[in-house]
Amino acid sequence: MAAPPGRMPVMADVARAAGVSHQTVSRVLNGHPNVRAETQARVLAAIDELGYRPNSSARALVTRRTGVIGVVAVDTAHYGPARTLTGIEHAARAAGYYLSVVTLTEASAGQVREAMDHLARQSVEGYVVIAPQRSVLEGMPEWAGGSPVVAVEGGEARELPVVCVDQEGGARMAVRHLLELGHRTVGHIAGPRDWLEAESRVAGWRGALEEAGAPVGEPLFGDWRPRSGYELVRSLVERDALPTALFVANDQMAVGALRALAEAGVRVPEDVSVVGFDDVPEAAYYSPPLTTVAQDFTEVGRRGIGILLDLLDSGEPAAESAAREVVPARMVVRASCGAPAR
Amino acid sequence: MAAPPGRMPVMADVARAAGVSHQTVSRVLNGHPNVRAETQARVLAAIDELGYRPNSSARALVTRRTGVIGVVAVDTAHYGPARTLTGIEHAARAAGYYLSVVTLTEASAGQVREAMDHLARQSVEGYVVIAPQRSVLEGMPEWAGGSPVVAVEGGEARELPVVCVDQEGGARMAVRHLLELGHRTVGHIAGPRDWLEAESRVAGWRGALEEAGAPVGEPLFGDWRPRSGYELVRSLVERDALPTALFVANDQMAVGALRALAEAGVRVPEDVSVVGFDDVPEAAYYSPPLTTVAQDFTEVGRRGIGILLDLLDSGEPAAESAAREVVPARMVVRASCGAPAR
DNA sequence: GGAGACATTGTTAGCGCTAACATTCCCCCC
DNA sequence: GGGGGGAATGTTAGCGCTAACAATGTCTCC
Repeated sequence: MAAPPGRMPVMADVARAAGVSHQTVSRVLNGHPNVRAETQARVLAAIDELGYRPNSSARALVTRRTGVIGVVAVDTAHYGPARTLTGIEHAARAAGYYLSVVTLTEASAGQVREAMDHLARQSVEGYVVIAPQRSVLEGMPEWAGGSPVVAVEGGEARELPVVCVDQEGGARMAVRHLLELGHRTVGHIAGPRDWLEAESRVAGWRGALEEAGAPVGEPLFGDWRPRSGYELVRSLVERDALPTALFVANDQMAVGALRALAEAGVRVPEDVSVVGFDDVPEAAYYSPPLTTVAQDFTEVGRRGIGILLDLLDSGEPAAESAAREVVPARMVVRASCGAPAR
Repeated sequence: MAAPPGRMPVMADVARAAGVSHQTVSRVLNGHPNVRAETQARVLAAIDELGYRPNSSARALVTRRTGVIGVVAVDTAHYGPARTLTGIEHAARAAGYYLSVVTLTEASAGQVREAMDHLARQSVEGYVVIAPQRSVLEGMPEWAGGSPVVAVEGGEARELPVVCVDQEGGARMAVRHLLELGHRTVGHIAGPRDWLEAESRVAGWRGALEEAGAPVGEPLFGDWRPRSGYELVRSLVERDALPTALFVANDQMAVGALRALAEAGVRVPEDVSVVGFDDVPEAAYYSPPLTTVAQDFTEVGRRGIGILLDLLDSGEPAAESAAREVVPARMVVRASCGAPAR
């Protein structure tokens, strides 16, 4: 009746302790109807007493469901992906799923493929890929081997269900805000070329300018890091090509931009207005506090899991449905923008 | 010989295709010696042709090893934990392990316990806990149910193997740096009271001051967020209690502090010197660029997995060994510090 | 040429669980 | 009072894999 010698208790031990068959224990564990309340209580007491834990491998073997979702995350050291991961994790856990995470140092197709391979060996039931690069999304459905895949922050990939923030809308809001303040046009420090988010932000910037009949210059492409924002703005200053307003594709590059402007003796917002993107927690405390576009990363993660679970439940073989959910962006106005000098 | 109808191929299908027994297939898969090269080639060809993948649940059921490591992470949205997670993930994957991650919104004992429970249901082989709070570490070994646990960034927990950055040493370096510049003493904006890292940084700060015979004031306790740095420094300014040098326990609060100083018309570094902690990527581009203490989070993650794998290999039942590894911190000098005004 | 050693392969028996079917028991109603 | 029906439980047969042992074949050396 006590704990068995040495080894962990198994279902049969519980059954013996409770004086029932192992199948009845299984029924209690899985919440089947047609178990007498008194029997159930006895089984639960035995489980508790022995400290029994069901063996997940044995269950997975027979049910053919591991309850594990694979997550491929590009660079969780950045604010956005890290928050998205948190959203995904909470939603998955709330639904009773486990999360197996692979992080990539570099968003190459090869690394993504290898990551998905790794996850496949663990028999994940589906994938969530935080993969904001075009090149990464292309081979995706094929690598998943028929399991459902949801891309998160993946722009408008056609073959895949996708959840993303309305990057283009957010960029439009930012640029409109600057135009409304009276700026003749707005320069753009963009993210890297291959990134879908960067592309959408460029499109929003361009769209808002064209809509207003404002001149559209060439965007400058950075790499998301503060250093590139710094260097690109420095080059603008040196070429004497600084516009009165700058839309920078993320807050990190915006910090670099602010720094370059400060070093050049350019005042923000008196001489140049700056808008960022992301609304990192520090943004309110930069010098000056940064006007930016906030994204609800947690919501993005939650919806990604929502779509994936729907796909798993419906037994949809792959990306047939191609759901696409767009989470709105939100403008956060702070002190880094003003009317242009006369 | 072709793929079996409908279902995924299993080992027996491969065996049939290759004209061997399923056991020989198993031997090839597990790299056993004593398989003829020609046989191995035939098996591999069959595996490839059928697109066979071993079933991880079946293997785990018989080997009693899932190959999964559970990670409990507190707030991966912060820079440090996110980077540490990346380090852990890479090290684990390189060793052939899978990572199951749970993130907590709040570092309460209850949440940690629940997280470890969740992971236990998945039969993880061991745990890595990124848990920098004292309260969280106390019940840990018990919750792990005999599986090995390694605490990462967990200060000097006694009952647990631990990997951490030399917080105290880092803090000492920061304070010494300021004293060497000629400051009579150094004020401290600390992290939350319950956090071990915060405690160690306070200890380092206090130690360096006492060593130099400098007066030791009361540290002010923030919550790691920019806002608290801002408000605490504002309160110092209002009480006219601003020292000539400030050691702020993390870069985020330091940004808030810089902002408060700027608003009060206090120049950095001319009037007040500031040192942060973490060396976030933006630190070099703050106004002014922030002198800070860098931590090698990736290395911390790697060593955490290293210890855990040793524990798993040695079959050590629990935290008997109580290894403790300390990763040195590194001072990064930028423009936010200078000699005090006469 | 035969004994022994060793390399190579096959056979069998579970790992701990759930699904499917079988059995028992009890109650109700004609 | 017997038969039908459903609730409650038990029995059996795998899920796909590896470990242990058994059975070959092959080589060496005296």
